[in-house]
Amino acid sequence: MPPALLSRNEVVARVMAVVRSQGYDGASLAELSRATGLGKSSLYHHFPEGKDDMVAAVLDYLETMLDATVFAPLRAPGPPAARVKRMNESLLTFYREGREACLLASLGIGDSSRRFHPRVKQIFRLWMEAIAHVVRDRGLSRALAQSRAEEALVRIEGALVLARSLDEPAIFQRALKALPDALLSS
Amino acid sequence: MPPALLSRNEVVARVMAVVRSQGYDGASLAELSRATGLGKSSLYHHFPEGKDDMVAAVLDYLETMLDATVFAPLRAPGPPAARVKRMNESLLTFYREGREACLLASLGIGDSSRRFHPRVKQIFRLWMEAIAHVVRDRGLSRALAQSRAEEALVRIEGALVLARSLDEPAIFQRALKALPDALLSS
DNA sequence: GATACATTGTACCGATCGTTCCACATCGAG
DNA sequence: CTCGATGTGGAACGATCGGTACAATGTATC
Repeated sequence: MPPALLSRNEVVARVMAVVRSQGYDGASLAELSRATGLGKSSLYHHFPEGKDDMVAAVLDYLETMLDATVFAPLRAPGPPAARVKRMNESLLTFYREGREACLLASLGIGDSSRRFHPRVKQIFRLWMEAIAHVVRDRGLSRALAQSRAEEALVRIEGALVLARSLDEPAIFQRALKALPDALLSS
Repeated sequence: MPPALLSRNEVVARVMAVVRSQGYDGASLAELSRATGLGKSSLYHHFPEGKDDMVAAVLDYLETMLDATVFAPLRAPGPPAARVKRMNESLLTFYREGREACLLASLGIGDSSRRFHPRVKQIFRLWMEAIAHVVRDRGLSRALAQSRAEEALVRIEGALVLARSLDEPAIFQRALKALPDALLSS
């Protein structure tokens, strides 16, 4: 292999960018080829089972990435407020201050959703558990931690939808800002 | 015109069902034809400009429907809590207790989103204004009403995403249940 | 019954879809 | 230098895409 222009992760990242803005059906191979700089045959060389293979790789990549930048900070030791703050910073850049859609939400649409639903569900679960963890560390009950984590994810996903629909990224930023208190207040 | 099997509204409603579950790209003419029982030529007879025409009709239909079942009750006279309750009942049936996706969110994905974005934005605005109205009637400031309306929509949309992703419609139901207090508490 | 018009079925268009195939280029190992 | 493994480009596949043309149906009015 010659020093490839793009590492596998970079390729996957570009596929992810297309899928999350276009959805599964809208992400044509022509577009994926253009976005990655790889010809269609090259794409099929790296992802032998085609589009589904690419999206599966994207979900793996997303989970790894979220784990490193969001879940891990939430579980790390330290004051809960600071940990939530670190999640917020990661989310702010990942969602481009509220201008970018959520891949998990984009994959929830169309027939493809049935195929990827288990992975999507799993990632949301992990996320929710990580949030609940930091709430528990704050000294709150397991049940309260669970319901607050659920509400936090609801706010994050909803804020993304609304911010993009109304052309007001500030909606997402406000939602993040409100998170620490909503999660950790007594 | 013979007594059509389906009225125009019924046709539009079936198109809406397909679009909101499949997205714009996933809603093929073949599928729309199957769902409505109309042949392609019939669809093009009723919607001369094709798919875009159909989706435009769907958005008109949605706005009219939301206005009748959600916005109007919110603006009607009566105790604010009862008005919010009526919105909740409408939403519960419209989103099939949290099992159905939001059309406005589905249309926010893909290249088509750019075309329909103004209408989507407008409908969200109307919705937000209607909610803000009932909060104002409760005696709260304009600014607070605005921010609470925004948060309510965030919760509704986010709860739909999460409920469907986690196979837990109860998430949506809980979000609705929390709305009256979140909106109207002092 | 003849005419006008709304509606539909059939067949077809070029374009694009995801996918496959194969020849070739590039490489490290022997 | 040869050889097989790895990667790429390009052409082509059948299927389906959104959209059109047109003839045939039905229905309503006269």
